[in-house]
Amino acid sequence: MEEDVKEGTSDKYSLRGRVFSRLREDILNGKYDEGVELREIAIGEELGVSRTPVREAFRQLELEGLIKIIPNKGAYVVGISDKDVRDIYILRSRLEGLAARWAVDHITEEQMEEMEENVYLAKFHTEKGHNEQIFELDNRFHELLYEASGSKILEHQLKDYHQYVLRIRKKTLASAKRGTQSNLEHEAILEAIKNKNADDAERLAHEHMINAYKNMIDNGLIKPE
Amino acid sequence: MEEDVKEGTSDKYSLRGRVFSRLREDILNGKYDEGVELREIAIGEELGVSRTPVREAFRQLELEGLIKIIPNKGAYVVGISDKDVRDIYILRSRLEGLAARWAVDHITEEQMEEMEENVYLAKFHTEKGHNEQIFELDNRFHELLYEASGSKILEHQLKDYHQYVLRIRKKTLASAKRGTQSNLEHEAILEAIKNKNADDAERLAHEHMINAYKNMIDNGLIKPE
DNA sequence: GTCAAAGCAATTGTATACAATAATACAGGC
DNA sequence: GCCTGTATTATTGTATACAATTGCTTTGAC
Repeated sequence: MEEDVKEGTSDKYSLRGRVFSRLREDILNGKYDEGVELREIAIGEELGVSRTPVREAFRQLELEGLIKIIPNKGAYVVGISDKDVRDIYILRSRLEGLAARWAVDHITEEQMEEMEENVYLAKFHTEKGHNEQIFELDNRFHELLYEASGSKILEHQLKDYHQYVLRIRKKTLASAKRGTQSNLEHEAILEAIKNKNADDAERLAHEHMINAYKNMIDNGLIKPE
Repeated sequence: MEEDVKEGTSDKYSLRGRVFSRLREDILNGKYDEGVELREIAIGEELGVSRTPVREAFRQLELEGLIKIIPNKGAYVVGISDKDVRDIYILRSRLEGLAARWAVDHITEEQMEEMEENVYLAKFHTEKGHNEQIFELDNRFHELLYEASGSKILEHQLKDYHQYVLRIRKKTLASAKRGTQSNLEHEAILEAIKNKNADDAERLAHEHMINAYKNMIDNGLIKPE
């Protein structure tokens, strides 16, 4: 996990920012089960801050759908169901396709260079079985794609979803077979963008997500349907 | 505008909820120009509350991308560019298509009945030129579609975008010609869902958005490209 | 024993007090 | 005159105090 990729909330040096990132991570990583009640004072004491920054973080988490606040009552963890994960992958399959299509026209030289380097490096680390690096490179490849789309809205949305399924993605990429296959798919997307072939880029990015989705199901990481 | 349709924040009876809804509306309706600095005390005094609920509302608005908070400095209105509106319509065209497809399998009887009533009523009000009712019915039709998709994630996302382009949608539907055409398209989507024809439902919902998009451009409501 | 109502404890909602930070203005040296 | 450093002020960041609400417990009538 390490880094917080949400731009709008990247003041990790304020107490509120730290509380927000921390709680977000804990929920996404499954530290809190669904339905658990989060108490402002308890969270505050755990992190060594007062209720004020905790409350502000709560409001943000509520907006993200990670907790549900019942007025005058409490904050409850919502959690991510298997259905949510499945839905997100289907949504991503369509939106990443769109991102790849738009990237054909909007990718900068720097972005293209970083993407090529990314694919090259990923091959190396996959052969060596360096799981942490593979995960980081996969992260970065997708973020690059989002940024290259040239759409603030689309980029923001896809980064959100990307974070949302963080836990399951980690498990998925740990499989050597999927890692290798994923790299090949990244390379194909890169080539399509380089060749300015928008239809191919969209189709390949779409399929890339569908394949990741199928892989999760085949490996029993989430229940089908 | 009237109603706040965001589920996660619907405690309009708390001060924070009121501040949030009010600021959101004001920004979306263009009361504050892009780049304007919002001061916590000033906003608080205007609405008769202290800084605490204002700050919590600010954090939420930041997460929605409506303002940008620079730590220890201030909160600045971000605003919605023409490009943002265009991007959202393209994204919506794809996601509403997906919602319509999923609705084929997940719509409940109650939802179907309300949708039929909605289409029926919309015809009446369009003939009479009742703009406010037309707007509300259009709102509700799309919300129904989102809810009928059976996907919390997709519903949440589309409701967000729907709110986001509120201002421009109001202008669009005010045109009698577009209002009538929009109704026909709603009816066609409804029929496709009723007939369990997923491909048609998706295609029609997709086209519905594209048509709305084209209409905005043709009427000069936003700049093309 | 059961039900209802009142009171109590715990928690959230809001206001305010205090701390830290950043921008501005001003004074002094060159 | 201009640059630099410092003091001042305005604003945000955080902690705490107080108010309001909820849920539970206890008590009492039947």
